[in-house]
Amino acid sequence: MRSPDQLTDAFRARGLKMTPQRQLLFRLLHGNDTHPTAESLFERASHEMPGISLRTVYQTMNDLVAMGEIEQVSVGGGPARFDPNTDDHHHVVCDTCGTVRDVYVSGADQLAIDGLDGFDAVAPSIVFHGECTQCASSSNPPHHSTKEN
Amino acid sequence: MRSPDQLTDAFRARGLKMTPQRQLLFRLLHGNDTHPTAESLFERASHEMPGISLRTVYQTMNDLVAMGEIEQVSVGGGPARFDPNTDDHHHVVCDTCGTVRDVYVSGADQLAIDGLDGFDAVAPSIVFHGECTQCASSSNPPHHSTKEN
DNA sequence: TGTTTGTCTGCACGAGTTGCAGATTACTGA
DNA sequence: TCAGTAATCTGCAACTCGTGCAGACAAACA
Repeated sequence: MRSPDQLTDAFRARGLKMTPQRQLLFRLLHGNDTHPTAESLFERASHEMPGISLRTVYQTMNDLVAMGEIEQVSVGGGPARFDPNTDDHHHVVCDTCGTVRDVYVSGADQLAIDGLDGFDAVAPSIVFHGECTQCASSSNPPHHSTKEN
Repeated sequence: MRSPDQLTDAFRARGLKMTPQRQLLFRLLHGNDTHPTAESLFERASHEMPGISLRTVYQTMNDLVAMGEIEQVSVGGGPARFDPNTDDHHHVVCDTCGTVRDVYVSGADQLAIDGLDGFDAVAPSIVFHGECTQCASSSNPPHHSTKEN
């Protein structure tokens, strides 16, 4: 994702207006590697700007996704997550607490794949499912806290 | 997934009862490679057994997933899909019509992966996103029909 | 500063799924 | 075969996540 200033220009170039709500969300996303949900962004945004609407968060995320500035990540169930990292990368998920982290995979284009006949323009999206060491080390059943932004 | 008869035994062995609803759903799933949703199974089931409840379909799918007899597939958004194929495999999705097909990938264990530190027992789940040739060949915008069971 | 047009908010709604309670039915043992 | 027990089914309400809509509001621009 580009910097908040660059995004401001990009929005204006598209005929979109710049608002304090959008500026705030740009800042909350920039350099954010926690793969936040709309809800968690809304909580952090509400802290700085009481009264901001969850609807606005969804709206702005949709705009950013449409512009290719962020990616929407689905890791199977639960709310969508947003990722300002638009590099070619993949994700690992802790199935216990929900933490998502970026993963870089090389050699994926050399996989031997059987079953893609009849499909065009195919891009793989890889999600590694496991348990983070924090959850693994806590013997008591973890409280399924979402370790996100 | 095992045969309906074997599943009947497996359910009884767990203290679960065998009902006509479950038998029907076992039959609808057996050998079914269309990755049906609960809703689509419900429709087909209703045809043979009017009055069956969607709630029962969800319940039975959850039981089968918990027993490891079928897998729940998430391809990003939309309703969950159920896959009686429990082989080590992955999926390709047509992002236009929603069709899901099984894909077999070899060499996935030889990928160079950076970012898995701090995670245990990690298993990759690969979803290939693309467009099926049927959708690609129809120039008119396709009607987003769910080509499922 | 006024006008235009996009944006924000709040609410209702929709899809997908689960919780719950009461009626029903499968199993078990006599 | 029959009654008792416990699981199951059904219908509905509720819940989560996300979107549509309308009116108030605010950014951009002349």
